[in-house]
Amino acid sequence: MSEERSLNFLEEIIETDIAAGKNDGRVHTRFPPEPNGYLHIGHATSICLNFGLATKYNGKCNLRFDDTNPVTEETEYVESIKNDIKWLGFTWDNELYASDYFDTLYDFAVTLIKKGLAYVDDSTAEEIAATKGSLTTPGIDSPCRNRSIEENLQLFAAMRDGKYKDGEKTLRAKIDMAHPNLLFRDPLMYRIKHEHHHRTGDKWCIYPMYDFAHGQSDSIEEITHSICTLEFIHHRPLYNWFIEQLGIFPSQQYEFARRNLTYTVMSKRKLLQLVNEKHVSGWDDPRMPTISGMRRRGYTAEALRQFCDTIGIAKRENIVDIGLLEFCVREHLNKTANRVMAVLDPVKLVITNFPEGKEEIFDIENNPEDPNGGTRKVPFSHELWIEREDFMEVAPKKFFRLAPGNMVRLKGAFIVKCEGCKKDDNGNITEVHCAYLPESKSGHDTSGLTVKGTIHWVSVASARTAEVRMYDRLFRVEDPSNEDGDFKDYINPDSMNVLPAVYIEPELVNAKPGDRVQFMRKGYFCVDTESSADKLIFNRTVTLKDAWAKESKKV
RNA sequence: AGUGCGAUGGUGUAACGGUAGCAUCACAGACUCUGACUCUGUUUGUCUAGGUUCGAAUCCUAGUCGCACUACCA
Repeated sequence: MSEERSLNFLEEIIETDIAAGKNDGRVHTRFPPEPNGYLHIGHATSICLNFGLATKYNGKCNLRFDDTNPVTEETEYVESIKNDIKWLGFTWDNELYASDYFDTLYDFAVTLIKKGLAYVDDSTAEEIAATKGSLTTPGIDSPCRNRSIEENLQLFAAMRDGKYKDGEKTLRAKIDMAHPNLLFRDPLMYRIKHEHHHRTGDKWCIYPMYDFAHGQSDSIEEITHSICTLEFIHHRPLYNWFIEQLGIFPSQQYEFARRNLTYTVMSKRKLLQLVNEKHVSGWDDPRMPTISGMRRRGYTAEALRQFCDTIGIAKRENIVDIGLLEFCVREHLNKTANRVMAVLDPVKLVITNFPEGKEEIFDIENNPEDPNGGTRKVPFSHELWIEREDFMEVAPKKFFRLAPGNMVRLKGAFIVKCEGCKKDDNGNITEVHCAYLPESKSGHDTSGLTVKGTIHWVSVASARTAEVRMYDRLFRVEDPSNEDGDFKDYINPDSMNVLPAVYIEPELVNAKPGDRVQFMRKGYFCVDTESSADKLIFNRTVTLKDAWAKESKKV
């Protein structure tokens, strides 16, 4: 196998480990989401990494829900997460939950108490915070720190048995209140929460902290390479400490830098705010950077995977240009989406020399990028809708579209020559008039003419209508979290522009939710999940690159 | 301030002591029945200062800058 592409730092580590025979050459990863929100594009990186590494090295990848906090976690999120992973194209080897290990974790805690390495503390949350010390000053020992093992055992059992109220007691590891790593200053292992858990119900009223569950969960599953984001780097020595004191399987953690995207926010807290405060319609609003939002918008799983692969993985801070994601989306859709014609901002085009009442049907190619894409029937008649922007009464030199005296090709039909236009009393153009050249018929062109421009059109008589939602970036600044004030102040007021009645080809009436098409010269669009036969709704996935838009802005 | 991590074109990522490459973006041109796609070309980069070496993005030293960590969240 030739390595034309260089390895990322995780692949290098894994290949070194395999070569050294570590873990008998076994590779086992895991994707460990907390079910307290929907997955976003940042998670996609982690998913592609963990599942991708397992596949590449003939290993396994578990899906494990880190569900140690019953107050924020819900089954709805579990289902959405599983759905998104499957849609992205990955299959987990085992579906597991940290809550599966609550009994084992309890026993682990007892083991540490017996070793004199954990104690029950009566301190309040405020007292614990106050005695924590600071980055430069050591903390202060809790008065409960030197309770006897017997007393700790008894108190911990009483905690489990519901003898205490929330917050009344905690179980803490007995490490070092002066440790430079703040996480070692007697970290909390268990807290009391009289809460119903989405899986264990009311069995427990004490729940392990993430730090006392995550590392051991990896260990229990014999995960060989525990991949996580950079902010957990300080936790690694603590996980290793627990693993060592417990004498259990030594999973190794490796950290990478989370991916940030321009013109959006990624933290679950902020996304939840957007949802709760109705700035968007929900977690799957097409403007959201969630997997479900992007799916609804029309992004493909292939494009997302390609994007994750393209941006790679490293340990440095980053903010990826969203244009790169859009490129990956266009690249895939260009190959796969059928072309159709839709007129978003219509003006009537009258073909003066084409008989009224006559209809001619053209077979037009569905996708020039796909030789097996087939054709579709498109009716042509005396009156057509075209884009208002495709006609100019007074046009600049480089305008290749309709202007008096200019010729253009009507896509898949005839070349027409513009004769002028009609206006209403206010000077608004109401009709554009053209004559068609019968000998220029598409596929049978004997006119010998070549024209610079080709425009799209829809026959007035047979046009159908659809609602089209034109989406743009959710924020108007590159890094909303890094601006002064609230990030919501930077929401783009034009992030969604609804066109209630766009003219579309009759062929499109059969489009089903999830179908993706290219509206020729306008962009890629996806049939929305709310769409129905009575009311078709399209979401704009992404625009096409538009060289004319740039050109026309020049002087 | 303590600890840890990091610094390569506008953005993302390679180069593991030996020609700073790839993708995107931008720009120019070719092609085009989508001003799309495709193709060709061009501009732009090793945080700073020393040192080691025939040779340094890479190794060493010092500094600068950025990020993370002081939740009974994960």
